[in-house]
Amino acid sequence: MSQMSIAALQGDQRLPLYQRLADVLRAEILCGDRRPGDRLPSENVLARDYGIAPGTTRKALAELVEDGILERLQGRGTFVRRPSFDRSLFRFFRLRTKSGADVIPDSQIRSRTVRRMPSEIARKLAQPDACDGIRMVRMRLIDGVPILHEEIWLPLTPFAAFMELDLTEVGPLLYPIYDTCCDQIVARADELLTVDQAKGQPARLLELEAGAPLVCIERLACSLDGTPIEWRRSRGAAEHFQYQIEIR
Amino acid sequence: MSQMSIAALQGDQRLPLYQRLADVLRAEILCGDRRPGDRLPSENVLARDYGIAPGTTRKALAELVEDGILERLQGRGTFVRRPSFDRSLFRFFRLRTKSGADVIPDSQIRSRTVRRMPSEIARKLAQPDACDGIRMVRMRLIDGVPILHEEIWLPLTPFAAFMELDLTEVGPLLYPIYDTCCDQIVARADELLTVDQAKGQPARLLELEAGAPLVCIERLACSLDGTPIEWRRSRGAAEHFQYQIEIR
DNA sequence: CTTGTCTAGTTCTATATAGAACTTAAGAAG
DNA sequence: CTTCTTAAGTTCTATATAGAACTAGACAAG
Repeated sequence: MSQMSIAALQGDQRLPLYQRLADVLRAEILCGDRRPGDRLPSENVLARDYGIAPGTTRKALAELVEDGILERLQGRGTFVRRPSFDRSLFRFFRLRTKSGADVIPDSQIRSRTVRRMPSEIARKLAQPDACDGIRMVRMRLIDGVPILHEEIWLPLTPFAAFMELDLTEVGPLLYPIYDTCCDQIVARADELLTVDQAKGQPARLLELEAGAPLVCIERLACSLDGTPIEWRRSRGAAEHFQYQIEIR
Repeated sequence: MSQMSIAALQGDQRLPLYQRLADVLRAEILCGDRRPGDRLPSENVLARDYGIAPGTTRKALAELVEDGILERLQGRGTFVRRPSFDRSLFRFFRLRTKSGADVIPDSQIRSRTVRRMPSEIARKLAQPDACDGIRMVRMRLIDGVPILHEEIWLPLTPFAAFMELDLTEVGPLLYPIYDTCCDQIVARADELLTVDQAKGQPARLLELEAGAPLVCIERLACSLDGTPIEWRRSRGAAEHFQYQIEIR
């Protein structure tokens, strides 16, 4: 009756069982089959379903917890983790004047257009050359003072729905909106920090003289499966910023 | 005969066994009782010695591997990990012109003196106010071109032997020397990156005009047990640098 | 309505055991 | 001397099992 089918674990037979199970579950999560917040079957149920020992399923789940894509709560269950990420990106930024208060700056989207993507940005977003994309210019302010000038590019393919959005309803955090509106979850990012000189539109909007030192942070944000999702370049007056990090 | 004594696991009895064993082993490593490269007893021997099951020792060891202070090699044994760290600090730095080649710049120590420590630095090194310390000024060059100006402070207490060292024998990496000469191992560091303007000695040694944008990186390096060991401030022409990092 | 008790379900800890996979060194065979 | 075999010791995988610790909900008592 309830015997159903024992799902034989696919994949390279040379790999250990727990590894193959972890791969299966990871794939189910990455492809969106299991969504953040979903609850997984208990370790005993998984063991029964796949015909392996409970200790083996336990080891597979532990690996995914270590990866940060699962969360286990004693007595409650095992859940797909919701990557709360926008916060952690601001972990490194600090305003020099303020003490380490976790302030997320206000946001003003100045423009949102579809236009030809510069080839270098298209390349980084893994898009074909000379294709269109969504471009935004956004200012970030604290107490009304412009702090950051951001240029943001999104590929059209998963983000078409973003163009329909009412911008007045967009808060200071974009990544939750990518999730709800376009089903895209930002899981990690690469940042590259350089120092530039102010000029052109950024200098004007930041109310800086041309030639003033400018911190420039290029970020490439990627989804859970590593696909590049968003490219952005943030610039701000150098004297306002510090970038803090722990190395080990 | 070889029964010897079963070492009862100390510590908070409410904590699980594997946790207490992990704490014991971690403490033995942090206090220098077990040195990097040392081999630990096998999981079966540990189990016998502490009177617990092999699976429990295994879980304790796994935690320390996760921490990065142990390394296990199948068929060989379990070893205290040697923190190869100087390399990883340069992981983030890249010269803008060169491609991502892993070049460690040459080193020229310009001065090494014992003098009164500035109070702010003494505070960060957890030293009493108005005490003496070792101060070094070091230039770092690539192809003979000065790239970085470094000011380095060491507390006298563990680093007295460093003053006896022949500077001509000091290579580009200081941390291995701290280890061999003063028994101090750098395990982690906090870095704070800001942008400054060139002036004074750094500007002169870097051959920059006053007011040129300068990247300034303050680093506080700590030993395995978290004690601050070294403070340094590195400055370099902003246009030469980029700082790369992955966030997740 | 509030409080306490019980129960089923979950993860966590701990034990015991067997064999696979790998490393190293010693010794045999050529 | 070189190469192969063997053996001991190690970590790694996998199974099986029992109970502790915790959660959430149902139900009873007050």
